[in-house]
Amino acid sequence: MNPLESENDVPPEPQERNMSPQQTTTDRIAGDLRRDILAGKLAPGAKLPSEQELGDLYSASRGTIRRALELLANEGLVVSRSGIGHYVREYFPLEWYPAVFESPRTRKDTAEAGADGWAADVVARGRVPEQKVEVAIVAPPPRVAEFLATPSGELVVTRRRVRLVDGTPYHTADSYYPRDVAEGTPIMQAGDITIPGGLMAAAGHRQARFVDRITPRMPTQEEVIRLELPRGTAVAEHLRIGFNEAGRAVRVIIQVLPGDRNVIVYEVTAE
Amino acid sequence: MNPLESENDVPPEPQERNMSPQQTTTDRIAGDLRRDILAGKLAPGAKLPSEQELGDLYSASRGTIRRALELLANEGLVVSRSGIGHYVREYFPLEWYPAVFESPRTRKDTAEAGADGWAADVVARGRVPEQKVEVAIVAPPPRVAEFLATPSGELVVTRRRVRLVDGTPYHTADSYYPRDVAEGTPIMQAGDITIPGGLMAAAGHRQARFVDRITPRMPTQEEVIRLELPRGTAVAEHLRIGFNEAGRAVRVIIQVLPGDRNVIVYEVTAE
DNA sequence: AAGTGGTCTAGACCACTAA
DNA sequence: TAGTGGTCTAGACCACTTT
Repeated sequence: MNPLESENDVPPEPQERNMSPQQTTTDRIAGDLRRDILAGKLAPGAKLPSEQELGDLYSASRGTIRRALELLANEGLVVSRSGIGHYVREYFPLEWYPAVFESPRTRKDTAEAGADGWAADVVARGRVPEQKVEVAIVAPPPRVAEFLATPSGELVVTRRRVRLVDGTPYHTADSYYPRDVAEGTPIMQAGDITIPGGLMAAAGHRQARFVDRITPRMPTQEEVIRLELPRGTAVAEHLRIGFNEAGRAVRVIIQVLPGDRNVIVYEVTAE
Repeated sequence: MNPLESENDVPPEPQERNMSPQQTTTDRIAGDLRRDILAGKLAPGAKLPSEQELGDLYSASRGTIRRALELLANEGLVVSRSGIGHYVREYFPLEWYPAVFESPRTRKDTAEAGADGWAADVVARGRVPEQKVEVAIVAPPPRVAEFLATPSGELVVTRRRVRLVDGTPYHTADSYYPRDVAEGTPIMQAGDITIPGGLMAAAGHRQARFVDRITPRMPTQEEVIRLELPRGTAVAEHLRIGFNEAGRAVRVIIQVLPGDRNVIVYEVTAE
């Protein structure tokens, strides 16, 4: 049985109300495939009919078929492999606890064992974590300058990290420090370093409070490359402003988490 | 001066390494426009050249121009208005404090004033909040059933909400309650109701703890309609599992927040 | 009436993969 | 070598908005 039977074999009636614009051929094809994917009739990883076959099925030109498939790709439902075919997309999200990893309590358990909270958690799941770190002194992005209250023209220290699980990039984490906070401390060290208690403590600042700002958006082209993102992958931008006990913003971290690989988890206990 | 001068006037050299696939005409056009948008040369709200003009500029066919513009639309950088033109997309995000709105402390301040935390916050910003609520008894979505530990076949009570600011939808919030928790309580009331202390308290359950799971993704077609989303709008799915003092999961809330209208903010104080 | 975007077709050439 | 997706062109018709 063909899983692609259209539920509307009749050509769509021209609608007098153009409020809901009449369904196009592209919409109908995408709609049929979408329905079958969401219903599980086309399971994750399954191969879709070729463009040729879909064209015959719907008596549509190749351009139309490709537009329908592109629609689904942008919805994150389909990936295409050049020269091979189109496939139902699979998701492998990993949980990530941004409020927990930095708490002093968890630090005690994991950091002394020679790994940060994230890496320890990945290991606990039987996966292999890896980090690529670059350190540089740069002009801060405008938002960072604002949150750190950087005087205009002044530079900041940045640690740019890509974190990988089993060899595939899972997220980026770029930290920004005022120069007076970072210089002469282990923060300036390149490479994947682990300091018991964390980098902030090593720099003589206790991070007493932080504010997280999370927003979903489409990735920039740079992020698409850095994280090897397929079409239709939304990311969460997770911006953390860390304050020391004097109430000064001493660090901004911007993490970019692709939705196909990450779930952000917060646990909150009522007062 | 034309803001659209290509930075690579020379036709791209055919690259021998196909690792980084050679830049296509579409990429070049999209790249030029993207650069000007991100640099602010094309400001938010600005009108782009028409497809006709771009075609002449780049000596490309209309299909190619449209593909470039579609690329940018899917990145959330451009919106097109039929019969009018293409425009640089504008963003108007509103801050949203999921950990604060439900805390007993804020409840005291705002709920007694006749509004929930979200609505009160919107009013404080001089905007007009509005809620559309439907109540129904339904079969729970699989994930909800899992978190609520609903016996298979059993139904749950759902409150489906759309929250609007100044008339435009800002997010959806669908709550799910086990029937024994909801029935005979104000939870079953349709419409925009406000109970001092919150609905959970009115049902005799103190929400002692909750777990938030946030993940970015592309919206479903239903969400595109419900929230009136333009192309290229990512959403954050914010799932909250609420536990009572006995440790039982008594509510699941699924909120869908479009990234062009929302920033999720958490404030965390170190122990 | 002119301009603009929305949709569709038919045909072409390319690069890559698999039999 | 045949099949598959990736890119591009040229032309057509439509609906809508503005002049």
